[in-house]
Amino acid sequence: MQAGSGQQQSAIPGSTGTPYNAALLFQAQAGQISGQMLAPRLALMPGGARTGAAPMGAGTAAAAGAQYRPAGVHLPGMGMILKAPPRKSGGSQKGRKHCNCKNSRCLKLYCECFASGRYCDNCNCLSCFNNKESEAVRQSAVEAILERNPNAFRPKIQTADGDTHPQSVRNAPDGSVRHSKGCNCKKSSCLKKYCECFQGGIFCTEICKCVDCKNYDGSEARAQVLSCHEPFNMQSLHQAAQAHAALKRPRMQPHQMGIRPPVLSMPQQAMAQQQAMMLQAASNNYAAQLAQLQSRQAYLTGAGSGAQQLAAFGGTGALGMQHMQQMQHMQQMQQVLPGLRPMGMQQMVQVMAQDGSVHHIPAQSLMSLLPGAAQQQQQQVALAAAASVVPVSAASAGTSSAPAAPAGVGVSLLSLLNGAINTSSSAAAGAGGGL
DNA sequence: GAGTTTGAAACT
DNA sequence: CAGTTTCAAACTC
Ligand SMILES: [Zn+2]
Ligand SMILES: [Zn+2]
Ligand SMILES: [Zn+2]
Ligand SMILES: [Zn+2]
Ligand SMILES: [Zn+2]
Ligand SMILES: [Zn+2]
Repeated sequence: MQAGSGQQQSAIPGSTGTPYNAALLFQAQAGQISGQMLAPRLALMPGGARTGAAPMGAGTAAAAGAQYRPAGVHLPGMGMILKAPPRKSGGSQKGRKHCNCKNSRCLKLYCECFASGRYCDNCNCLSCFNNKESEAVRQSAVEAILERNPNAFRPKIQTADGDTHPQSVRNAPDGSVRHSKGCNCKKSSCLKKYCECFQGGIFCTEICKCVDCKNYDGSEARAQVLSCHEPFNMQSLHQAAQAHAALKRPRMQPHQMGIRPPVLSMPQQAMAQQQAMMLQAASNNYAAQLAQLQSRQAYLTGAGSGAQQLAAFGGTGALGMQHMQQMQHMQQMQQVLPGLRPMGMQQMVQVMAQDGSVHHIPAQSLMSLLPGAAQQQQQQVALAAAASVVPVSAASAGTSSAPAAPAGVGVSLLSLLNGAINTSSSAAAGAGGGL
C-alpha cells in the first residue's frame, strides 16, 4: 500500500534510506512492456529526492497525525460521521508498519515491506532477505514478480487518472480514488480491514467483486462502523443512551400509567413513526458510542494496552461492538463519566416523575436511565421520571390540539431526540464544557 | 497472547 | 482461467 515509493522514479530518490528502487526495475520492464507507466509522471519527480523521504518524514507530519476531515453525512440519532475514513497516508510518519513475516523471507508480496518497495527495517520477520545484504536474491525475486505483474509494486489505491502519489491520493475528492484491481471480499461486507478498499479508506467500485458490499457512499452500516472517528459528543451520547433505554425497557403501556393512549392524527402518526425510526437508529448507535467512550477514557487515563489506546482514535470499528457486548453498560458508564465531566456534563435537567412532580436533576443523572441502573436509590427518581417522559409528551399531544409540548413541563424523550434538551436556565453551573 | 478468520498472493 | 494452497494481517476472545 505504501505509495511511498510506488511510482517509478519517486522510489529511487529514497535517497535517504529508501532501499531498493522498484523504479529502476520498473522502467526496465516498462520499456519492453509498454510505456503506459513510463510516460505519465516522470516529470513530476525528476530524479531528486522530491517526494520520497522528505514528505513521509516530516513534511506531511501535520497530515500524518490522524487528521479528521470535516466532510461527512448526518445520520438520525448521531452526529456527523465522516464520509470516508482517514485516507491511509501510508501508515504514520516515518514509522510505517513493521512486518512479521515468517515463511516468505520477505521476498513475496505477502510482505508489506517488500510489496511497498522498502527494505525491512526494525521488522520482526524471520529469515528476512529484504535487505541490502541480500540485494542479489531480492532483486531476482523482484524481477520474477514484475514479470508476472508489471504493476505489482504500484500501490493499488489510485486516483481516477492512475496517480498513486500519497499526496495526490490524499487530496483527491472522495469517490475519485479507487482500487486498481478491486476487492473480492466474501464475508466482511467490505467493512473490515480485510478489505483492501475499506482499508484504503475508499469506496468499493464496480470493478470490485465483493459480496454483500456495504462499503459504498451513503451506506449506513459503513457510517456506523466509522463512527469511532467522530469526536466525542456528550449530547449525542445522551440521545443514544436515552433511545437505548427507551427501547430496551419493556414497552410501557400507557394504560398502566393511568394515561390513555393518545389519538393521533395522520400527520402525527407519520411523525411518530419517523421519530420511532430515529429512536431505533439512535439506540443502535448507543453501543458504538459507549465503546468509543470507553476506549477514549482508557486513553485519557493512560489505561489499556497500546492497541486499545490507538483504537480510541479510530481503530477498528468492529472493536467497538465487541467491547460493547462484553461490558456492563452501567458499570462502564460510572467509570467513564467522571473523567468526562469536563466535557459539558454540568447541565441541569428538568424532568417530570410519574406522580407529576417535577425534579431538577443533573444531566448526569439521566445516565441512570441506562439499562441496569434501576438498583440505585437516588437514581430511582430519574427512573421514575423516565417512565413518565414518554407519556407526558404523548398525553400532551393527544389531549390538547396544540401539538407543541407545553414548555417547561419537563423533558420529553422526543424533544431529547431532536436535540432540544430542556435545561433549566436558572440552574447554576456555567455548563460550559462543550467538547 | 493464543487462536481464528479473512482475502490477497502464490501456486497448480 | 479456475481451484487450491500459502501467507500475514485483521480480528476475536
Ligand atoms: Zn516481511
Ligand atoms: Zn518488514
Ligand atoms: Zn523482513
Ligand atoms: Zn471488499
Ligand atoms: Zn472493493
Ligand atoms: Zn465491496
